[in-house]
Amino acid sequence: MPWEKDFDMDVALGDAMRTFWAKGYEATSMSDLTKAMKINKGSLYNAYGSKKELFTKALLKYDRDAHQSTLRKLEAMEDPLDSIKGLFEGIVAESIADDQKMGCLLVNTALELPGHTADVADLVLGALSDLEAFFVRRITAGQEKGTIHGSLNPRDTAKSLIAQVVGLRVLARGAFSHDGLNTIKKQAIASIAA
Amino acid sequence: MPWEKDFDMDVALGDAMRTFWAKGYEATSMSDLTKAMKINKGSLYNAYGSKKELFTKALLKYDRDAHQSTLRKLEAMEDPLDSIKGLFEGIVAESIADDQKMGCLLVNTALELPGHTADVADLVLGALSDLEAFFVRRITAGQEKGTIHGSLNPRDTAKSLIAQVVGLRVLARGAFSHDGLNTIKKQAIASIAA
DNA sequence: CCAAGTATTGACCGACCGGTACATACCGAC
DNA sequence: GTCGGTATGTACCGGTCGGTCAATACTTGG
Repeated sequence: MPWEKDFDMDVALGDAMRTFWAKGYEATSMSDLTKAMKINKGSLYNAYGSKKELFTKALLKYDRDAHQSTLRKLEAMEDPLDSIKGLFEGIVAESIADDQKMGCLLVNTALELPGHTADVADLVLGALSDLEAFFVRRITAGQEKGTIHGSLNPRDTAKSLIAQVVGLRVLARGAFSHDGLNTIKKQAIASIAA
Repeated sequence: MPWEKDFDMDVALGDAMRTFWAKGYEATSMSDLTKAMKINKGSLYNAYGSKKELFTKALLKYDRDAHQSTLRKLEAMEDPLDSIKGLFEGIVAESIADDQKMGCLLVNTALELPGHTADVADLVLGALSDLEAFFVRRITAGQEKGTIHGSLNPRDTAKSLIAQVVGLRVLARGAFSHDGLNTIKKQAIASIAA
């Protein structure tokens, strides 16, 4: 008896995601969103609820499609050091190619955490703890293989690398030159390579 | 013939600064500002111009009062390593005491750079380059004194430390526990101490 | 004490905000 | 073909946005 939507909810959610990503939550208006998603207001509210709910869904999509899937690919690499190298190289390459200076939606959101609801905060905390666990696993494996310094404390080093990743993504939004970003990457890798 | 303002422009600018700092540029409304500054709309526009101009002035005040003055104090320390230690310790202590999770206005702004005008961007770039120069000077001096690893490249290390400072400030806005922040600090210092 | 000139006040502006209501279009089940 | 139920398009809502303005209050120089 129902009637199928005549737009693809996931595609439109992707459009919303990119809009929030480029402009930030506060600076994005509903009319920005309806324009980007190519649907009308009524459909938007019917399909996704409020602006906040739409944002939460967009962030969740980002977490799955951009964050977690990247970590999974990196984790599949043979040399654990290459996993971590690949992460930093990917971020720098992405940043250089990103002429809109969007950065990373999770990091952008992490900075605005005080202004968001608990479910958004939980999503960000979850993403960060996934990243931390990724680093711990890869550092430990790399130490066993001998390509990562054995003297490092994996948990502490993981936290330090997170800070560097986050810093890199902030600075990539226009504050640092490409050279500067590459330097940060180089230093991060040098600090753990055996 | 004129008439002195009956509020202190710099005090009110401080109120505006703290409001932008806590809530972010976009999320701060003119009525938030008039409330915090305890002046009326007309006076605000008469004294500071537009919202953008007020923000620029507030950011400039932050740069002078919080950023540059801190660097000056730290630079006066005898042991260059203590300067850098002090910087990180100050940030962590500030973050732990900061129950409003305001972070650092310059870093908050750096992440929103694409949405700001060129003069704001220049201010942020200037502040970062001051910080970089501070690190370079202190690292070089510390290497001469022997308290900082002589094998480090001062310029590259400075950029890496900036990334860690920026990451720290982002994560301090609610994403990391106090322990996590302390770990980042500890790792940063350990990475340069001789 | 008056005139010149600035600061303050608060009403007001059009535009846009996020969100809702409702009539209409459309589909599948019977 | 009719009907139940959902999606769509759009007009509309009160509120708030950033910003303006004219009237008024005030201080100081003459």
